[in-house]
Amino acid sequence: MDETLLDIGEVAERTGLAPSALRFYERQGLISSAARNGLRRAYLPEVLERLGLIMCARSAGFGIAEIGSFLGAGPGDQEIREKMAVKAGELNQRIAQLIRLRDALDHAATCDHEPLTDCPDFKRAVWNARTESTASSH
Amino acid sequence: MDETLLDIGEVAERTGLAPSALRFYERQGLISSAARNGLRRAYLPEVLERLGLIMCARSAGFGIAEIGSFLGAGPGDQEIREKMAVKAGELNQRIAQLIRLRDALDHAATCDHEPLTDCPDFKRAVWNARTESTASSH
DNA sequence: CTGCGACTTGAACCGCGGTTCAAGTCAAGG
DNA sequence: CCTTGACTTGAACCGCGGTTCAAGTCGCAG
Repeated sequence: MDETLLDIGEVAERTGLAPSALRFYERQGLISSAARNGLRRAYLPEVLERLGLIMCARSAGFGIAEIGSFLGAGPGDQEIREKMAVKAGELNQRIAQLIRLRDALDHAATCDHEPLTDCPDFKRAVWNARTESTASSH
Repeated sequence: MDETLLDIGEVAERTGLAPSALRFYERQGLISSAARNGLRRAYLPEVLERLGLIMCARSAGFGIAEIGSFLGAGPGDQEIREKMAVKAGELNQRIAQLIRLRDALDHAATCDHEPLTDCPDFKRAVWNARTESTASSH
C-alpha cells in the first residue's frame, strides 16, 4: 500500500477534526479522498493543507458553501480573486467593529458605574460599535 | 394610554428587528415589556437602547445566553466585569486572527499564482492566520 | 477460520437563533 | 354591531454545521 496515503483516522488526528467532520466536508465537496483501500478512504497528504485552509476560513466565519466556491479557484479564477477582495473588505469592516466592541468591554471592566449598562461611557462605546458606522452621530 | 410606551411593531421598526425576534428575546430573558395594553406588549423606550446593545453583542459573535448574563449586571457585578475583561481578551485574539486572514485574502486578490491555493505566499499567510498562533513556525 | 477493531453507510438527531403558522384576542372605526 | 388589522399564543419548522447511531464491511492477527 502506498505509504504516503493517509487513513481518515490519521487525518483526523493530525488536523484535530473529527472523522465525521471529514466525511461531512467530503459530502459538501470541500475535500476528496484520493482512493479507497477497500471501503476506507485514503487521503493524499495535500489534504492536510487544504483542511488547514478550511479550518482557518471556518474560524473566520466563512460558510461551508462559500469556502467551497473559493476552493474551486482554478485557471481563470479572476472572478474568485475578486470575491476574495470583497471578502477582505468585509473582514475589514468586521475587524473595525470588533475593535470598537473590545474597547467598550475594556472600559466596562474598569469603570465603576453601578448598573453598568447605564454607564454613559459604556453606552457611547457600544453605540460606536454599531455595525455600519453610519456616520450620523446620535 | 401612555404615549411614551411603544408597541412591538414600533420597536421592531425602530430597531430593524422582526417582532418574532423581540418575542424570542423576551422568552430568553434579554428584554421585558413594561406592561400590556390588552394582550399587546408595551415597551419602555429604554428597551431600544438595550436592543442596540444586544444587536451589537450578537453581531460580535456573543450567544444569547452569554448576553443575558452580561445584561444581568447589577450591584456586585464585579464578577461580570471580570467576564467582560476575559471577553475583551478573546476579542483581541479574534481580531488578530481576522487581520491575518484579511492579509491572506489581500494577497490572494493581487497575486498571479495559478491554482491560487498553491501560491506559497498565500499558504504562508493562511498558515499565519491559524487560530492559536502557536509560535512554532513550521 | 475467527475474531477484533477501525472503518463504511444513511438516517436521525443536536444546539443555535430565530421564522412561520394556525388559531385566537383585542381596540378602534364605520 | 361587525369588521379590520395588528397583535397574542404555542408549536412546528428552518438552515447551519456537524455528531451520533445502528448496521454493515473490511483487513489483518492469531
